[in-house]
Amino acid sequence: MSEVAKAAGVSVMTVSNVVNGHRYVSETTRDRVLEAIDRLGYRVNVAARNLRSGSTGIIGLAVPGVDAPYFGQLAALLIEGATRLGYQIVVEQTGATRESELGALTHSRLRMYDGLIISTVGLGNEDAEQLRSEISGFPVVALGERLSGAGALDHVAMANVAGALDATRHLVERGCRRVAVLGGTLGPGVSAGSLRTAGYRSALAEAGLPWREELVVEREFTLGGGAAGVRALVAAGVAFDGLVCLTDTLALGALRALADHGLAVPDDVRVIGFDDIEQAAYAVPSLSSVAPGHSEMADAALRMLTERIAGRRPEGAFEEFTGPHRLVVRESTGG
Amino acid sequence: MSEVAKAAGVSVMTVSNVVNGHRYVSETTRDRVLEAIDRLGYRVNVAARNLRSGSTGIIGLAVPGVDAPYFGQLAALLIEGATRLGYQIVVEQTGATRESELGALTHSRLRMYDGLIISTVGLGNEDAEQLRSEISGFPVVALGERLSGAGALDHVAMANVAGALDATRHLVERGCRRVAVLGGTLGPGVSAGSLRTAGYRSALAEAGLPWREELVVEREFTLGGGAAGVRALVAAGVAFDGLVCLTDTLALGALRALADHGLAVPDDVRVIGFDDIEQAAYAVPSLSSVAPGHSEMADAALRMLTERIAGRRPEGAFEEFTGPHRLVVRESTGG
DNA sequence: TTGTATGCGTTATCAG
DNA sequence: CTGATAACGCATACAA
Repeated sequence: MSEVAKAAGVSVMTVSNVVNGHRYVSETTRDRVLEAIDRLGYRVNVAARNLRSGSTGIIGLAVPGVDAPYFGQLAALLIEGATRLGYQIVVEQTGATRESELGALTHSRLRMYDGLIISTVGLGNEDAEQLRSEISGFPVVALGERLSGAGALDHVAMANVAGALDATRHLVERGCRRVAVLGGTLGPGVSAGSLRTAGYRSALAEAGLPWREELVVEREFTLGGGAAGVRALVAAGVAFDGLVCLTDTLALGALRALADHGLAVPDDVRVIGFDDIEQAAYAVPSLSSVAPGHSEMADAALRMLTERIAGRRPEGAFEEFTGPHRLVVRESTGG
Repeated sequence: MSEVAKAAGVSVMTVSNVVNGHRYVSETTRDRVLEAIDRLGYRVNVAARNLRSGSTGIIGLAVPGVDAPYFGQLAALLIEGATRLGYQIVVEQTGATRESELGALTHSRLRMYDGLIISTVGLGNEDAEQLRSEISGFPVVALGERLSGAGALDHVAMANVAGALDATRHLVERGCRRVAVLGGTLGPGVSAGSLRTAGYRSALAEAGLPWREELVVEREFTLGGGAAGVRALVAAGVAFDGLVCLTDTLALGALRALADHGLAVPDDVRVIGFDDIEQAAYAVPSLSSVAPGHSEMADAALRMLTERIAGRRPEGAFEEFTGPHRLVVRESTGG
């Protein structure tokens, strides 16, 4: 910068003013400086600017992995939105382990992100105390269910209970009487799995159908998990005519395994997923799903985070947002 | 840091030495400093360190979008590898336009990444001149085909021609005589599409089958593109008994449309994709594909980039790597 | 409208 | 083994 200043016959301060588009720079000076900048190929040194300003313009995004379609699509929305807001996004993959999620949290401050959006799977509200101390004033938005904010974080959620309830109710309305839940959980705790399982359970109760443990298949939210879940159900000789899959990925795996077992969808078994990832519409049969308002969630997360970064939100007050959900009916539940 | 130094009764330099694990610090001093660091909750300021060191530890990754499974899975591998190497990755989404790809290139130096991995779609070798000036010494690795390096970039490629040739040959061996290519291109130029089309063409020639323009369906590499391509083929009354899809995403869209038209896979039409994304194995029918050695490509790209960042490669000499490919046969081509 | 002085937090250098 | 000093490149406050 000093070289530019010398070349243009001005002070470094004037160069700085030109670079940052400040007022009070005469046309002629500006032109002279710009010409020099151009000629010398000068670029601002972001590290120095960061040091000076105390901010980096970088938001961290911690997710299990961008290879999972759900997170890939979410990350795409967040990156796009962040770019529009003048931020960049560093993606950290946690692999869904509690340790690395905590690591990301710590890391986020070490690395000097301006803020962090974290979608936890391993880390839950039981870790709230540790989180609070780990974060202490640092802008963090929790995305998803495991961290429900617990009054210490801004939180973007989706309509897990209502969505799963709608999905299950939809199957029941189509005549299913033995509806299994793939990815469901019997355990306690707050997670996407347990909340959606609760929604499933409510729908059964509402319809006067019994809750049967044998219809709850606990699996990881992966293609392999979905396929294995169906195989297990069949192997155990459990009869079912409906399948609520807690994610679309799980559902796509299930469709595959159902085909392997010669079970027709939707004739023998009606299947519905959750997330409405793009692939759902192109599956064979196309997959009914619950669309959780991805873009609204991404927008909300970015808004909350940038407001907090800007200090526009009071330290103690935390916001909660739940995406609007919508049932999307396709072939897998009979169109 | 100065506060820590004061608290520990040493100089900032000693604190720095402790933080960076330098030798020549006595046990007792180290312990005292660490204790103070802990007590005061001190964290190194990365911006200052960056300013001092002239590097940021950040690698830019420019891809069309991480919502496309192929790029999502690639990004996941790169992020994981980069993390292992002590780098972080900022993801820039270009949306596959030439302008934003150029923008990413410019941006990469403005933002002070240590290097950039770029997978271009719009930008091609015809832009080589502009690229050269844009980059000029900055560490960049081109991933994919459009930028073949042109002797000015390190380049990680995949076996496009050989892979497509193997895929097409496989269909022919299974008895297909009218093999269409979905996503193929008639135009000139170097791109994944044109290279794979060339491979397809070679295989036809090798088998003594005629090259027919009507069997070349030019489409975007999306689910929608795949479905639309098949619809167009059927609508035009073009007979085909084999379908080489230039990406798996295209193939999954095609499978969907084939089902819509009542065409059985593999009985009426055999289908093969390219990329071997995870979903291929779980499609109904499961999708044969060409696995292009994703992880080897990711490793190679990171190795090349980090070596160049470290200045371990001569300025003028550029490296070329082609991933090992492998045909993966599944149901869609008859198992 | 432009320039001067100063400090952001680190670390390399070199003296002690 | 430890410490004083300078410098990385920029932008704020203030003076001219």
